[in-house]
Amino acid sequence: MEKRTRSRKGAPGIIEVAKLAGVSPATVSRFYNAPDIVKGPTRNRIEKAAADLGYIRDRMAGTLHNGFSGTFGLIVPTIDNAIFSELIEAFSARLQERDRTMLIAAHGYDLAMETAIVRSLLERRIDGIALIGFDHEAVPFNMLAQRDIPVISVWNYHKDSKIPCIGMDNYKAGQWVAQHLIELGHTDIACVFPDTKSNDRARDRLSGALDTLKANKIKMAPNRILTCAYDIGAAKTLAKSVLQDKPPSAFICCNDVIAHGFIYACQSLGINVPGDISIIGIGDFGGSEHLEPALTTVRLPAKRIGVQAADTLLKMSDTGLPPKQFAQAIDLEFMERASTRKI
Amino acid sequence: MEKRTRSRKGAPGIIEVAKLAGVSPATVSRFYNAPDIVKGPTRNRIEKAAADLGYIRDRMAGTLHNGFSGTFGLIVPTIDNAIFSELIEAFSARLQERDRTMLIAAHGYDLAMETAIVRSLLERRIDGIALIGFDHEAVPFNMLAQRDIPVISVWNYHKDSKIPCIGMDNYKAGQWVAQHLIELGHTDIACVFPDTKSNDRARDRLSGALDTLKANKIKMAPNRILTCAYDIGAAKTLAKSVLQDKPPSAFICCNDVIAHGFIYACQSLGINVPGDISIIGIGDFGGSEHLEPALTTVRLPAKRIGVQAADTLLKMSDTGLPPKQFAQAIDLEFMERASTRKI
DNA sequence: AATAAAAATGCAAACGTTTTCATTTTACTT
DNA sequence: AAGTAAAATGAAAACGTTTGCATTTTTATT
Repeated sequence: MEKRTRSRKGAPGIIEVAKLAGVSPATVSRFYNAPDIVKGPTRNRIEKAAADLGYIRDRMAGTLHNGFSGTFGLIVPTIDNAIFSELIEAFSARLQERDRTMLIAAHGYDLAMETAIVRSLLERRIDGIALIGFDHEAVPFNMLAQRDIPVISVWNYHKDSKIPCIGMDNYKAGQWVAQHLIELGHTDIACVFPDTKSNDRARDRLSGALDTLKANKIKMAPNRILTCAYDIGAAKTLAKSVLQDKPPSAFICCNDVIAHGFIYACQSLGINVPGDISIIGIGDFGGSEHLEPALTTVRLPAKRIGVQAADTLLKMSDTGLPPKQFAQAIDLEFMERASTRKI
Repeated sequence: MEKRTRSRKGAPGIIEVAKLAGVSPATVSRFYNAPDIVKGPTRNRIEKAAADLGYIRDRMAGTLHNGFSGTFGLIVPTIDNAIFSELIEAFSARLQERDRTMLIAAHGYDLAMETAIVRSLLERRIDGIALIGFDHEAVPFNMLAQRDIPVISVWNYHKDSKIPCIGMDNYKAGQWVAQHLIELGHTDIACVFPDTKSNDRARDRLSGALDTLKANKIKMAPNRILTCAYDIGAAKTLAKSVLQDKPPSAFICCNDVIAHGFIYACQSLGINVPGDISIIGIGDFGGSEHLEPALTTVRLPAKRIGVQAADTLLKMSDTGLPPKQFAQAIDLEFMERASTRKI
């Protein structure tokens, strides 16, 4: 494949607009970047010229000059999954409102891939970037720091995070779900979690749950900690096998996706939820509320996080300063619904 | 807020790399763009210099010169919804493999907003763009044509589409679901569809279903065509009210999201599916297979479409030519499962 | 060993803006 | 009406690459 070079073809540039409007290119540029500085008739002439010509400014050319692209990056473990889609949409919509755009990519829970993606985004000159959680390689941070590009961690919250973060307290979410089951009188409880190796959110939830259980003197056999990917099918399959043989009275699912799978499995086996088994999730994804039985879970305010992440990054980029509130906690909400009950 | 200008700070440019490697900037540039043209020792010196300096190329500067940004746009109605997430992920992943990135935005089924987004992406210099379906304003196409930017329509398929398209035959999907219910002996059937005003996919499905019903002499009272947004909660609420009063024996749901809502509603009311009511969807989204009862639906190969869309756009951008196969149909697959039964 | 052809490299002019600095125009004082 | 301050505009030099053309180096040929 030989190299093509795109000719500008029919697309007019700022110079054509300036010529037609009878002003200098500088003035046209100002018309866009500092609208209030160009006055009355000049203003109108430019507006008309641009419209007549169908001019669309080339922000890249500007970027080259002043270093700001108006594009922000968001790197998530996965797009195709209820988990982050609300976050993505909110983040994107907020940027759109502020006349910026979003570059997004998924790394599939592979941190080396994440590093590669950061690099690739940097090549495209982003004004800031949001990463999920705290588990990352060191390299991307060096690259970002050298270029003074704002980074924030999103989705998880730690009081003394090293980088600005906006998220919820996943440890607390874990405590809550465990606490809830304990209060309902459950003593034989199983936990279903994904591999927590490079997933601090899951790890924190699990710690929260386990610590709470231990604090309440609830003993757990090692085989009561199950590993399961965030996948309905996998969860359903796992559940079916676990439910065959002396199942616990309650399951703590690391997130709603797993919980959905477990509920479907119960329905499939004719096990009554919450009659025979209680199931609790974390996330409150779309649909959890409408499931039958409606899922007891912890609501993670993904929209709020998305909006706040965008705003924070925008401000960091504008001021060049870290946010005044370094670690921002977004409140969780416990959603007691129909999938758990007193024993 | 006063203007900031980002100083390049610690970030080295191609010139620094060249200096350190003892070659000209042109050679460094070639090292990246035509790796095979720069040889042995030179090659190694550049590689080392770049690594030592932590050099990251600035693709924007290059774009300015040759017109290619390596970024492609994807505009969808909504991100936060099972419908398009698989497509988005596949499209993005494919571009990533080819060292490109994706700019994505959602217009919320608002075509004027879509036009604004296209403009905004154009300002960022994309190499190509994919839009969902065939319902669009004329403006974006003019802007794209003037600049000779490849566009494709994705998700829907029409034999003689005016622009290159990759998608499935939604009309056929509509026929299939209707046909299936007819074969099972249903005669009182309701359709649950979103507003089809600016949604050609839904419109085509509805036409397919209605035409098939009519061709089989099945009469439908006007109140058997229900309107419902793609939202589980809305669908469940609607279903609950409809199911109270002489419900039909089967529901055709425009997509699986609506079907999920209907199934939950039935469970909630103690109505047996498929015993009392048959429910069929379109989409085969994640989870439909695992629902209880598993949802009978039509699989839309979102992943295949995403990959093929990326490949097609890439080729169009590389060659400057329309794809040899102008309209690409992706086969549907009928998934007969447990939510429908013979009457 | 000399010559021709091919391969690798360097030079410098783009690419389309933004922005500093200088200049012109306008608005305000008295 | 003159003078001054403020506002609007223009000229030209960046921004960090890529690439056509020219030059140098290497390789192949005789």
